[in-house]
Amino acid sequence: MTHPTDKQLATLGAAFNTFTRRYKLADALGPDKPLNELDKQALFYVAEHPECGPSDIARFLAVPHTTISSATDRLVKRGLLKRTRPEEDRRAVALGLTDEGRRRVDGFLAAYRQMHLRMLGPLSAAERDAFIGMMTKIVYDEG
Amino acid sequence: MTHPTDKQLATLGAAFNTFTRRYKLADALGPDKPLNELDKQALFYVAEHPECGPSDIARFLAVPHTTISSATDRLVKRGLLKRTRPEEDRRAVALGLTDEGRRRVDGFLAAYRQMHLRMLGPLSAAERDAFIGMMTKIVYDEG
DNA sequence: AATGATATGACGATCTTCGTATTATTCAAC
DNA sequence: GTTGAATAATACGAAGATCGTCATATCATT
Repeated sequence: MTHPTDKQLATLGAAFNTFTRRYKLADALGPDKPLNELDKQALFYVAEHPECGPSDIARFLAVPHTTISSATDRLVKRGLLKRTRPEEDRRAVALGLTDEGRRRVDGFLAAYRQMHLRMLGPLSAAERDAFIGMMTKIVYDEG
Repeated sequence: MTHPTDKQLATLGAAFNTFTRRYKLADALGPDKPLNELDKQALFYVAEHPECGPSDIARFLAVPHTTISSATDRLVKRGLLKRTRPEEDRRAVALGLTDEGRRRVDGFLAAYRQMHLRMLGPLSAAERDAFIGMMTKIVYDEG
């Protein structure tokens, strides 16, 4: 397989640079006060892994568990998460979304959807399929 | 123009989700202690805009100028940036990289290059061109 | 000169991260 | 079944980051 050229790499780098600045979720819309990045990530993880524990989040996000402890604490205090002690292991904590938490996650998802729509806007229908296919290939490649 | 399907949006969302977690620059390699995200961005901005002032950075990164003041202060203290008072406007400050700062930026650039190489790895030569083209189209689209 | 605008920094309140130490519970081995 | 190591989570505090208010120096205009 031939290697990418320096020019290709440079172009890609410049594009990503602008990309990450441009397509970033502007939180702080709506009445709720914004969540910091870690808290948002943690909230999403719980949404996708109900009944998970703090250590699962810490492992997944690769941050110290004490940091996640603080994060879940904030989320519980803000009424977005709830803790329960599962009977089968009373050391653990099972996290779950509250109704408010669910509402918040749904809001984020809608915002992401909008962002992705805007992103695909400049591409033709054929290009969209190709783009999504390549992103998938890049992300789920082993290596 | 037809709209993207829900399925397309969902696939793209899932891919980006993993993408941002996977392709993130692991700082803290090498002997130097890691820079936080803002400081890194500021350092890069100065690298690309020599003689710029703190307010330019603040405007570009869309953060309060006092935050940038703290950031440049840290960078100067660490010996990565230097301040000079331009004669033509003695209120202002002109920022520039020190040799150490240049070294640091070059290190980051090399790391980014590696990351982009890895990213393009799973794509064929034709796909690479197409991918970079679409990224460019997405990023530099007016809208 | 006087006024207003501009560039920056000082200071402090508040929040975040994360290392150390603590508590509660489970599990393994004897 | 008791003891001891391992595991899940949190309390606490130090260090650092963000950002608002205020102060200072320097233009630019009249």
